[in-house]
Amino acid sequence: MTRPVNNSSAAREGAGAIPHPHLHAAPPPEFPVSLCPEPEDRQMTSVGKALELLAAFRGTVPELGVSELARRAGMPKSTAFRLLGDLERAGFVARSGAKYRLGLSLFELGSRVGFCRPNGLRDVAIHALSELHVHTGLTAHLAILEGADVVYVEKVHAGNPARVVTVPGARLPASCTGLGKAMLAFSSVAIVRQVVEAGLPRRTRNSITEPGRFVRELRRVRESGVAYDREEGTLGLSCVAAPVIVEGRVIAAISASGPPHGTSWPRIESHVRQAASAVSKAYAMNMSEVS
Amino acid sequence: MTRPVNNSSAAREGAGAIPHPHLHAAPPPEFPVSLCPEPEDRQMTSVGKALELLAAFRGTVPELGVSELARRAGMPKSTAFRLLGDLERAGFVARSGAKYRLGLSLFELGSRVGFCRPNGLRDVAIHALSELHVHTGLTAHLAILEGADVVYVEKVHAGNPARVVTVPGARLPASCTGLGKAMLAFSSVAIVRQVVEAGLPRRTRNSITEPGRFVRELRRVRESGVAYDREEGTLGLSCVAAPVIVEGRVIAAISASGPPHGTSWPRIESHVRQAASAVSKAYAMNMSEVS
DNA sequence: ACAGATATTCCGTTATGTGGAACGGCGCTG
DNA sequence: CAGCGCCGTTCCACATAACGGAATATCTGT
Repeated sequence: MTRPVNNSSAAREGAGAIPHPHLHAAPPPEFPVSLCPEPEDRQMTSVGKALELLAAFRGTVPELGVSELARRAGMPKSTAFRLLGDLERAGFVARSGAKYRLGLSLFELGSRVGFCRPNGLRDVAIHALSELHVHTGLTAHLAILEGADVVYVEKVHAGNPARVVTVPGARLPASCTGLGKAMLAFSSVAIVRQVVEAGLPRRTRNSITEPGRFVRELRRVRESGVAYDREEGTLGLSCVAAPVIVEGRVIAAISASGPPHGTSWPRIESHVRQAASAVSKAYAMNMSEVS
Repeated sequence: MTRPVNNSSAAREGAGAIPHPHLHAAPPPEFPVSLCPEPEDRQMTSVGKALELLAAFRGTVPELGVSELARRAGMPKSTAFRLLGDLERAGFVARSGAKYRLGLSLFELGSRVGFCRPNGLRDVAIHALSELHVHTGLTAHLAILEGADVVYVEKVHAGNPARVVTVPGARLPASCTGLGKAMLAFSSVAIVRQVVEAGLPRRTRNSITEPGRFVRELRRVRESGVAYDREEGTLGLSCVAAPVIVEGRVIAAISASGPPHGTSWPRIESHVRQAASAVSKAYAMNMSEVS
C-alpha cells in the first residue's frame, strides 16, 4: 500500500532553481509537496490522483512527459496516461506531441476565484498598481495571505530586466516579504502565532528568523503603517508594502520593489500608502468578498 | 443511461445576464456547455465528472451548494458531494459552511499556463498595457485567440465605473471584438474559414454577421494594421486593436476600449500600434512559447 | 545496430466509485 | 405549529470502471 518513492529526476529539479516555499520545516528539500497537507496514508481516489498530476506541473519546467509526470505524482505510468487523457479531454492539460502542459481551461477557471472576478480585488486594484508603477518606475505587487505564505495576485512592472521573478500565482513565505509583514502586522495574534510556530524560514542572510525580533518588527510595522523588506527575501531586492484594510480586516497588501540603494524610499513609501488606501476605498464600495 | 436533463435553476441563470459566448450556432441558449465539445455519449469517468463540477462554476454566481452543482453538472447529489470532497482536499474548491467556491489551487495552477509564466506573454505585456492605459485613460486589454473565441489574458483599466465587464479569463466571440478581428486578419485562411463556418454570432446591431462583409473587413484590417470595433460587441463601447506578431505568427492582440464618441481614435490608434509592437519586440527577445 | 529511454495498448482482477434511499435540519407557508 | 419542500450529509449493496503489471511500439542518441 505504501507508495513507491521513485523521485529520481523530481529531486533533481527540486535541488536547483528557486526552492519551493512550502518546505518550511521539512527536512528533505524535496519536490513540490503533495496536494494534501497531512501525509497520513489516505487512500488515493481517482480524482485525487488526477489533481496530483496537475500539481506536478509546479516547478520550473512547463512541459512534461507521461513518465516524468507519473514519477512526480507517484503513480504507475499507465494510470498517469489514462488520467492525463481525461484531463486533456476537459482542456485542463494540452499536449504538443508527447509533451503535456497546463491547459487553457485551468486559466479560465483560475481566473474566476473570488478575488479575480469582475469588481473583485484584482479588478479594483489594477489601476492603482499601474499608477504606482508609472509614478515610481518600480515593480508593483498585489498579494494575499494564505496560511504562512503570501500568494501574488497581480504585478505591474517594467518588463525587460526581469529582476523580480515573482509572477501572479507564485507563493513566498510571508515572513520574508514586505507584503507578508504588512498583512501579518494587522492580522489577529492567532494567525501570527501560527506563522511563527510554523517556523520562520531563511531565504537570505537578512531574513528575520528569530521569533522575538519578528514580533517586534510586526509591532513597528503596525505603528508606521508600512512594512519594509530589506533584502530579506532576495538579495539585491527591497520593497515597501502597505496593507489593504477594509472594515477592519486585512484582505491584501500592495508593494513596490526595487534595488535597495539608489531608490528614494521615503517618496516611494507615500505612493504605496496612497495606492493601498485607494484600493481599500474602491474595494469597500463594491462589497464583494475575498478568498 | 441518458443523463437526466434537470436544468431548472441552471436555465434560469443562463437566461439572464451576459449570454455565454459558446452558444454560437446552438439553438437552445442553455447553461455553460459541458467541457467535452462533442456531446457524443462518452461514458463519464470519475475525474471527468469532477472537472465538470468545476466547470459548473462558470456563470455569474461565485458560490454554489451541492444540490445546485449536482444539477448543473448533471449527476446525483451524493456523487457530487463525494467529488467535491476530493476537490476540496486538493484546494481546488473551498467552502464557507455549505457553499462551495473555486479554490486557490486553481488560481495558482491557472497562473502557470504557458502565457502566464515568468517572461511569458503576460509578464512581457503588462508594462505596455499599463502605459497604454495611462497614456489614453482607456481600458487596455491583452487577449489570445482560441478557436472562434477570444480569451482575455490581462486588463488594465480605470476601475471605478466598470463599463467594461470583461476580466482576464473571459471569452468572447472573436468576430465581435477588435482583438479578434486583429488576430484573425493575420491568421491563416484555414483558421478564418473555421470561424466563419462556425457562424458569426450577433451581439449588437453592429455585429458583423455576414461572411462576405466579415472577410472584407479582415482585408481592411490587414491593410491598415489595426482593427476597429464599433460597438460590435457591446453597445456604448468601441475599441482599436493591433496584433502582436512574432516571427510572422500572431500570438495575441492588444486593444484600448472606450466610449465611441468623444474619444480621439486616431491618437489612440497610434498608442495601440506602439504598444503592440513593443510587446512583439520584447516577446521575441525571450523566445518562450505561447499556448 | 544497439541500449535505454520513452509513449501506448492490453487485460484479468478487484478495489472503487456509484447512486438510490434514508436521515436530520432549516426556512418557508398555510 | 404542523406540514411541506429543499437542503446537506451519511449509508450501503452492487457492479462498474479504475487499476497497474507486463507486453509492445516508438524514439533518441551513440
